Amino acid sequence: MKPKRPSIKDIAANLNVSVTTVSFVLNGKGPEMRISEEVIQKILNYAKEINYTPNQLAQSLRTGKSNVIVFMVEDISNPFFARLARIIEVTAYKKGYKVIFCSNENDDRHTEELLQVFRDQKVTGYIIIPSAGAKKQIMALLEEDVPMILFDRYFPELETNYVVIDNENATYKATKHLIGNGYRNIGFVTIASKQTQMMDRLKGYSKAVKEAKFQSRVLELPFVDPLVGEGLMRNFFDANPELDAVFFATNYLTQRGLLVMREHFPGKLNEWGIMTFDDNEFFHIHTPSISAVAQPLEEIGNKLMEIMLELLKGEKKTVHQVVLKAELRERDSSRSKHASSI
Amino acid sequence: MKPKRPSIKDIAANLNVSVTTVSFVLNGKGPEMRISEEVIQKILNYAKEINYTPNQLAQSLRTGKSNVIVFMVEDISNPFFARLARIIEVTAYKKGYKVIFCSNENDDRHTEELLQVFRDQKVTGYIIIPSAGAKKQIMALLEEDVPMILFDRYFPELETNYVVIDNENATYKATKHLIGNGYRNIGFVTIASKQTQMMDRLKGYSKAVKEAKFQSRVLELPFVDPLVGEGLMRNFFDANPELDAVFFATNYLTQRGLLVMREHFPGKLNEWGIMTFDDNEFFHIHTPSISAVAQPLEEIGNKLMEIMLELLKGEKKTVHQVVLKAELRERDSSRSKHASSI
DNA sequence: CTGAAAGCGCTAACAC
DNA sequence: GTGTTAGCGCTTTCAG
Repeated sequence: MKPKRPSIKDIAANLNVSVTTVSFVLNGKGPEMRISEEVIQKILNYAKEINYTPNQLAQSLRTGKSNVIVFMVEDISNPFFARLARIIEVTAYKKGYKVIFCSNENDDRHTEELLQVFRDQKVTGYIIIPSAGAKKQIMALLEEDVPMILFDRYFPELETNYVVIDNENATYKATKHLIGNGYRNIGFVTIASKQTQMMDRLKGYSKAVKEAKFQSRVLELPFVDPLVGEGLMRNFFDANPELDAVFFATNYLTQRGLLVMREHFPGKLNEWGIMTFDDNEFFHIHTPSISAVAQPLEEIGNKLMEIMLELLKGEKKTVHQVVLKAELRERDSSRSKHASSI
Repeated sequence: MKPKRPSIKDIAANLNVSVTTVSFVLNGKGPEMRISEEVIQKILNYAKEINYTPNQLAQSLRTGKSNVIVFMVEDISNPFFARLARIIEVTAYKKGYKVIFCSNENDDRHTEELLQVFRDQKVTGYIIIPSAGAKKQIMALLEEDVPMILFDRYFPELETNYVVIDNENATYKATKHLIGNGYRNIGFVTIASKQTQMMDRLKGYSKAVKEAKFQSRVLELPFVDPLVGEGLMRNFFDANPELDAVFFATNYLTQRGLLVMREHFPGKLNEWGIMTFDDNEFFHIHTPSISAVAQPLEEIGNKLMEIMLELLKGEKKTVHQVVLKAELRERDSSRSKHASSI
């Protein structure tokens, strides 16, 4: 029933060779160690026959590498991260790595606790969305010299690998697009955060608005209960009756915002220009369909794994800092509604 | 820089006790082994002082348990699974377990490969959405007597733990709801699958339709490329002009279906009754808002972990088979549009 | 070319 | 009450 899985020792015993030989052969060091072709074949065949697989635990304990990659995001249930997770997962498994996902809830303490759990646990590599105040923990990892890539955001003062998108430029362009379509009172709904990606998005918006000599109208939501956020958005819309467009700085804000509009300002849905950062299929089928700045998910995922695999080889020590472009997807919500004003 | 993390041996050396004593104390067996209170405190304090954490790898190698729970779903990027993953994750980490997520793409070979990877890897427990033909692999796991819970679907012939919802009844009620609101030609869009959850949903629909003496109109999509699916849906809608409602059997079908309707039958969006299985926030903000059969995510997640923790304690051998109720969320898309026909 | 043996960090019989 | 010790399965140095 439980035949106990074969170990390297069993192979050695059955084949009348030593475990060393078996180990060498199985690790492909046969030729290097000048083990006879005959023995190599014998071992390989037998291993295949009994369907031998090494005990990774023991292997890890011995080598100090666990073949586990940690993928830490804010919240794995956010579709953006879930989709990315999927891409990472596929590549990683293909290369023999396992992926552990975890959500840090954008909370520093949580980040620290999680890293503490993985720390010295011989986790092989980290792909991390750092929470705002996680600089210290990231520095600690840096010092340990373990493969690590940040993404979505980064710490400009730190020499880390990262993959991000050009948030400022993407937001700038999207705002210009709204302006070009005749909107002049564009509200920007974001979260109060010092993180690079949010700062950059705000910068892009501000720049475009300033250039057009329009007034900047920003709502910075504290990172709180969604319901509170909804109330604040409602107040914001009420307090700024002259708004003719809104730009939501991230997907869950859009989701919340659309809900608020639907319930309290239904007329505005088709009247205002609407733009969102982070795309997904539902924005496409929403009425009106929502124009979006779409992050190149596949590209981000591939790039992350490409860098990770590179780091895992442990060769070169160059720092990889990649900035990808986002794509503006124009849909109904940002079309010109002022035919005369173009 | 890399002070090398302290081992149990270091503690023993520094405190002039043996590793056994340390091991016992650290594992809470101090009292049981009648080790002096004084020594216990000394060890505990020192361990805390140097911030000792056990090397899980070694621990696992020795005990044969890895504290890793595998959570295998069809596709982690499906919001339903991602949300569930989040719930599982929180509970598991709290209890000192790590969670490895993976997607089997609803493919038997993939399921087998993944299980092969985890097999004998001392994975502590499995929470699995089995692909249709994975019965053999599930049986193998059953024989190994390792903690395992299926969910979303199960194999009626197998004595496994599972957590599912009452698909048939939920679909039956939702269909009745449509009928009650005056719809008489209700199409049912599902995927061709012998899996319990899909069969049950179809059953519920058929039962309700039959009782009302209406004609059953079912489209079974092969599990293929989404684009092909869209084409088939379009044909189905074209071929059944008398339809006045559609019931989509799972969330991604709804998503596809709404897209098809939007692009090719925009008038029907507000004319037809629409019902979906699996809710999410976007169905709420869609126009019209989509009525949905919502699975109780929190409850499912909590139940799964509750059972898992029970199994991990390894005490009782009762089989847990839990069937939860789904909730019908009535929204605009299924309201009566035939005021006269009620 | 191959084998013996040490040891990764931990647990748990078994001794004393 | 506490210490000694034999492994868990694997890698790798060192000796032949």
